[in-house]
Order: sequence, then structure tokens, then C-alpha cells
Amino acid sequence: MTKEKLLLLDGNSLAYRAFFALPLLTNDQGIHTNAVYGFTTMLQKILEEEKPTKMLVAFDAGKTTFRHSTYSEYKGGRQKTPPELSEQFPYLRKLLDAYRIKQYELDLYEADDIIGTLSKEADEQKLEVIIVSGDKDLTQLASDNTTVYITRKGITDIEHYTPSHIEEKYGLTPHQIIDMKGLMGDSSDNIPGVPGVGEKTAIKLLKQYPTIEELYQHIDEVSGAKLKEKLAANEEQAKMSKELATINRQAPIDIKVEELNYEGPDVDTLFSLWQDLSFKSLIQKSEFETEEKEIEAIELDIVETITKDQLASPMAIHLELENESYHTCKRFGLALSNGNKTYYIPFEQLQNSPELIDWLQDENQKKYVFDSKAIQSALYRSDIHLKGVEFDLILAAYIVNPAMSTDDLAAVAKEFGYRDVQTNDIIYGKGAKKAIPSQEVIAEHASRKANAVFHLQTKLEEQLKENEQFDLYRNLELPLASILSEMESEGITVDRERLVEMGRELAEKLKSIEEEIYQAAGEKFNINSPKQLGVILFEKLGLPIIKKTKTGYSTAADVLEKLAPEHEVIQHILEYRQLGKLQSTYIEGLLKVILEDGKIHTRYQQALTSTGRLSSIDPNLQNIPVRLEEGRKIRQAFVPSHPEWKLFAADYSQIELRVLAHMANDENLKSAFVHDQDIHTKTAMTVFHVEADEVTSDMRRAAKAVNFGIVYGISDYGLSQNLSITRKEAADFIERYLSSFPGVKKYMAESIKEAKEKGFAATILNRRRYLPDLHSSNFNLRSFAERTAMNTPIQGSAADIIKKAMIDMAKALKEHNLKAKMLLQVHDELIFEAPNEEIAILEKLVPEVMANAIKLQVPLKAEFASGDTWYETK
DNA sequence: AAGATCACG
DNA sequence: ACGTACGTGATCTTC
Repeated sequence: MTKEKLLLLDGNSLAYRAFFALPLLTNDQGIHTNAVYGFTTMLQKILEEEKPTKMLVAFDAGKTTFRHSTYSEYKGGRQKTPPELSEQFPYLRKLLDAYRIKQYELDLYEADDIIGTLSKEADEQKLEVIIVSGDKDLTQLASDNTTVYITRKGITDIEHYTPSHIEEKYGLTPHQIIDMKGLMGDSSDNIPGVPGVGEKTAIKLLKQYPTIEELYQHIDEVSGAKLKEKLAANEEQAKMSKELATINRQAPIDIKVEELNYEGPDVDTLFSLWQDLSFKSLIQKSEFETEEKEIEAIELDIVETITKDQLASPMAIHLELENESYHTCKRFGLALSNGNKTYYIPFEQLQNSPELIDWLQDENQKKYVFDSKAIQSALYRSDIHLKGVEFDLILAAYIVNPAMSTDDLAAVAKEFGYRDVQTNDIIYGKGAKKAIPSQEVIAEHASRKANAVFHLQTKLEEQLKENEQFDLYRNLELPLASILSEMESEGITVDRERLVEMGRELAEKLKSIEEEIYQAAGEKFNINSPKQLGVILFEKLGLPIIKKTKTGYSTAADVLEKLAPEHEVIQHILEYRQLGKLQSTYIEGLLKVILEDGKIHTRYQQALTSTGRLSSIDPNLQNIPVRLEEGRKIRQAFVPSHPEWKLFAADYSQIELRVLAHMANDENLKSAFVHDQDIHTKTAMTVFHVEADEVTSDMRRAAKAVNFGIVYGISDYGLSQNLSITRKEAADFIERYLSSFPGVKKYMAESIKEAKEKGFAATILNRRRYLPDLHSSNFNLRSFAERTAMNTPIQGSAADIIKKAMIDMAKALKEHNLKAKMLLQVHDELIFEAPNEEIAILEKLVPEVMANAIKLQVPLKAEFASGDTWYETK
């Protein structure tokens, strides 16, 4: 049997050390974690190096100890524990529980005394003992069997105090450390000692007289009159100080060395705690070590058909796809799991399994999935209509924390403590190593995913309910996924010839502008290269440098506009940029993604943005040009899918400011919307104290910029940049705005305060965004988080509203038996196509549904237009 | 793979 | 004093 090794840790001391050694880290919910993190890394290191068989962490019990009856000023004058540290102690306790390490504390005694008592007992039993602390006092406990580890700078750098090390360092025995302390005192514990005697003098004296008692017996022999005088005057104090510094090795503890066996951590609990604390590096490191071996075998049947008797409700399903482009990619096969057993059926066979298809299409057969939108869309391509999705892991995880920046099932599962599933990167490889593995490998991978989904359903739903977000998840996001799938699958028709023709024209214009630029520059260069352009403009032509980027001169549009009067080439460059953008992103880009049906099928990312908005990719149909006429013409290529049909567009008017009026409960702002006034003009009237007919276009423009600023979480600098005014003027402006709209002013302050208290900003439908940086000591990070705390409820609530409108809209189209289809969403705008004869119906129905999506304190208003192309819906 | 730029709400 | 407006995606160049 290996020799017993007992590890005794001074919990309080190490937590303090870790806290002050590390910067203030927080987890994604804003709880400080640096002390727990430091403690953990130190613990991991010691466990690995020492491999103890017994362990205990001792804590100080409370404020009063038996030492206070000797000396009431003991530990007096100490700064009280910072709240950022106090809040970490419960997590430290949980951490130790997860490691299954015993913890102990005792009324009236300090951690030292518990350690002293246990180490004495262990020492007598000839156990090897290691004591770990940040407090050098503990070195008095060193012996032949006991080594005391004291953390130096940081927390993982450790000095080992054996009796011989102490001898070498101080020329004293461990026990004399107490006498040393008695003479020199300890300011941190407020132990007085003998004033004027420091470490050097104390050591010198103790080399001559081994203890304080013997020193005083021979006080007359001490050399140096001054020193002798000081010692004589403070005899009582020195003896008391010694008493205070002496660790009590007979504390009345009711725990025995035999009870301290350490058998390693409860891995699952530990991992899930690390998840909660966002200890990503620790998780990764230890997974790296366990990844290969610990993944459990699964029960899997690869089958050619699936019949009713193999199906149940609920079951988790996963359709394994070649890649993320589910509208076009290869579909490998479907895995089904009831939590224990899994089936995998290749996609070709699935298409010939009528009982399985019936089951998939049966609303009453409940399915749990990861990314229902992808599966529904991919099945729809084969005319299979997925119904009965009861749980969607990607949406649930996104609602629990939208900051989770991954769409990989395994990565999401890991976040919630489930690890028997691998990432796509591991199975398929990434970059150059990418390859399609065998069917067996794919089948197992898909089956593990289905298992993961099945196992995580309860946990996620519990968490959603706990956060009061279940309704948002179940009645908004989940039904929306299905509607988005229908919109994506429907797609929008594009007039390919129109795009090609526009491309031809653009190419000609670009060619001639390009030549003019080369002429002006006197040489050929790559106009698309900011680096090369910078050299031409700022070195060759000697134009003034207005702004720099990290890597060189800025040639961004706002800079070039300021340079325009300086040189005629600037205008050409701006035009080249503008047209080049249209050509590459919109003409060539869109032509590339028109499918055989003549349509473009974007994909909405429903679990991506931190505010709750959607995003659109492959292609992005949420940023089709509109502001400039040349670009806007791109919209002429977006057309209805049938002759005698039209496109119909409806957009919310000022939805974000209406949301603000509602949330801030600002009377002035509310009244503007109740009376349906032009909000920017109204703002100008209020801020400039003028009548409606006195508002100039500049005043309105300024008011509009301030309104934007308010929505974004205003800063004087941002506004000054936007309006090209000084910062001071911008600051005055904001001040005037806020005193005109006192409700808004109050809202801004309250949003930050509330987010700070709760740890997150929330929307009308209780969507959350965690903002740990509100507590950051970094000005930039904190300011950013503060602006986010103001902006997220506004932008996010607007997103909630339009999502709700989309659900209501889909229902209304069905109920009215309309042929009209909802095709696109652009944040505050919905685009439909419909037969001509339905347009009049939509003109009534759509604005009504949109306006009634969610009841606010102010009316919601939607404006609409229809036309033969998207361009004409204005 | 990162940075700059520019398209949208 | 600190250095910024909020949220996205695609393309191009450069490293």
C-alpha cells in the first residue's frame, strides 16, 4: 500500500491570495470568479503533483476567536472582505464539494488551529503531511513529516518550508517562528510584538536565546542599551504576542484524520460547476485528456426501414446533413433516439419508409430536435412536412444564453454538461482535412446527437422555466422556427436577366472610372486595396491624413468625403467603391445563389444575435441596397413568383422609439406617438423650444441624430461624430434632450442600474442578455456594457414584437385562406407576395396584425406598399 | 484568419 | 483621463 499523504489547505488564506493575485474575472452571468478560479488552478496543480490520499480544507469560522479574549484588538483595523470576494465563498464551497474534499470550520477557532490540530494528529501517526497556505505563520507547523507550502507571488508559485529550509532561511527551528512573531509582531493580524524590533533583530536574539521566555530570563545580558530598554518595557506585550501567534494544536475538533480520505472529484458535478463559472480553459484542458477514452458506447441499429412499432412519442431525431446549407446539401440520414436505443436510417431509405414519414408528419407524435428549422427545411425538399416538434435544443440554449456563440450541437451540449457526443469538426475534420467518413461513423455521430438532444430536454426546459423564459421559447421562438422554414423554402424569385443586364452596365462604368483614377494617380494600382490606395493618396498626392487605422491610413468613405474638395480623384474613388460594391456583392453575389427554381433561399439565423434579432445569410437579404438610388435598383430584380402577382411590403414606423416611449413611460414621447406626430420634428420642437413651422431641416436632422443616439445608448462623442459638431455641443444637446424627456433620462439610468443588479438586460418578452462587463474596471468595456444595457431592451423588444407579428401573420394568412406568402423579414419590415386580387386584403390585414402584435402604451403603426418588384414597394 | 470597408435596420 | 454610437453579413486584400 502506498504511504498515506494528508493535504491540509487554509481555505481563507488561499482564497484571499487568489483574489488579489488575479484580475477580477466574471462568468457570463456577472459573478466574480477570480478567487475560485485561482483556487482551482492551484488545487489542480497540487492534486496532480502530490496525489494526496487524504484532504481537508479549513476555514475561519467567524469574526470572533478565542484569541480575542486574550487581546481584543486581534486582527483589528483589517479591511473588511471586499464583496467581490465574499460572493465567491459559496462557489468555493461548491467547488470543494464537487472535488469531494472535506471542509471544516469551528466556532471561535481559525483555520490555522484546525490545521495545527489535524497535522499534529497525523504527524503522530507518521503520515506525510502537506499544509498549503498563503500565511507564513503556518511554517511553525513544519516537522520531519510535515512540509508547509506557502504561496509566493501569484498562487501557483509555491515555496516549500521544511525544518531544514527554515533553518537555512532564518537559522531558526519551526517552533521558533512563534517567538520570532512574538518579538516582531504582525501588522496584518494587528499583533503588536516589541516596537522597534523587526525580523533581523528578532532572529539575532533568538539565535542567542531560543525562546522569548529564555530571552527575558537573561534580559540583562542583551547587548545594546536601547534594545534592552525596548525589550524590558514590552515584556508582557511580547509574551502576549507570542501567545497570539501560537497555533492551537488541541482545538476541540470533532473530525478525525481517518475521515479525510480523498477519492477524487465527482467529474460530472465538477464539470457542470466549471460550466457555470465559465472556466473554459480548465474544461478544455481536462477534456483533452479524457476525450478519447471516456466517451461511452451507444446502442445503435443501422436499419433500412422503420416501422410503427419502433417509433414512440416523444423521440429525439437528428437529420445528419453534409453541411449547414440545408436548402441544397446532401442529406445523409436520420437518427432516432428514445434516450437509450437509437436507430439510423440512410436518407434514401427514409424516403421509402411510409410509416416513418407518417410519423414525422404527425403533429401528435412529439419530436425533440436540435435546429428544427434546418430539419424541417431539408425534409421539405422531399415533400416531407415535419410536424410535432416539441423541443428544439438550439433555441432553448439560445434563450437561456444568447451569448453562446456556437451552432455545433456537441459544443452546445457540452455547455450544459453533456459530453457523449462529438463536434462536427472532429467527425468531418476542418480546413484541408475535411472529408466524408464512412456511413457507420456518420450513423454513430448522428445517433449520439439524437441522444444528446433527448437527454438535455428536461434540463433546458427546467432552466427556461426557472428564468421565466419558457413562454418566450415555447410560444415565440419555437413556432417561429417553423414559419421561418416555410419562408426560406418558399424563397423569393429573382429576375436573373435584369441582374445580368445591370452587371453589364456596371462593368462599363467601372471600367471608365478605373481609367480616370489611374490617369489622376499617374499609375495603375489596386483601387480595392486600402493599403495601395493610402500610398497613392497620402504619399504620392500628399493629401492630409484625417484618420488612421490599426494598420495604416484610413480610406473609409467618411474620410474620403472630407478629402473630396482637395482632389478630383476622390470623387471617382468614392464612386468606384460604391459601384464595385454593387457589382461584387449584389450582382455577382446574388447571381451565384439563384437556385434552379429561379429563386433565392436565404437562411435566417435564429439563434445568433445577442439582442434577439434574426440575421440572414447565404445570401444576406437583410442588407439589399435602398439608401442610394443606384443601389436601390437592385431591388428591381426581386419579383413575384407568378405573373399577375405582386410584392407587398409593410414596415413598422419608428418601432424602436415607440418601444422606448413605452418602456421609459415618458409622457412627452408617448403623447407624440399617441397623436401620430412626426417624431423627429416633435423632438426638434421640444429640444429647441420652437413651434412646428419653425423647425428647420437642420434642426430636424439634428433631432433625428439624437433620437438614434438615444436608442443606441447615447454618448456625446458618438453624436458629435455623427453631426460633425464638437463634443461639447453634442453634450449640451443630449442634456437638453434628456431634460425635455425626463422619462427617457430616468429610463437610461434605471436600465443600467437594473442590469447591474440582475446581471442582465431584458426585453418585453423576457429575453435576456447577460452583461458581466457592467462591473468591469476597464472604462471601455464598462461603457460599452452600459450602452448595451440601454440599447438591448429597445432593439430586443422590437425584435420580440415583429417575431410575434410574424406568428400572428402566418396564422391570419391561413385562416383567411390566402394564397399570399410571407417571404422576407428585414428587422422592422415584412415582405410578401400575393395574387393581385389579394393585395387589397393584405393592405387591411397586414398593418392590423402588425399593429396588434403586442400591446404597448403607445400605438404601433405599420406602413405598406405594393408593386411589381421590390423596388416599387416604397 | 484578420482587418478594412460598406451594405442594411 | 479613458475612446465610442446599437445590431448584423459579404467581399476583398493582406498576412
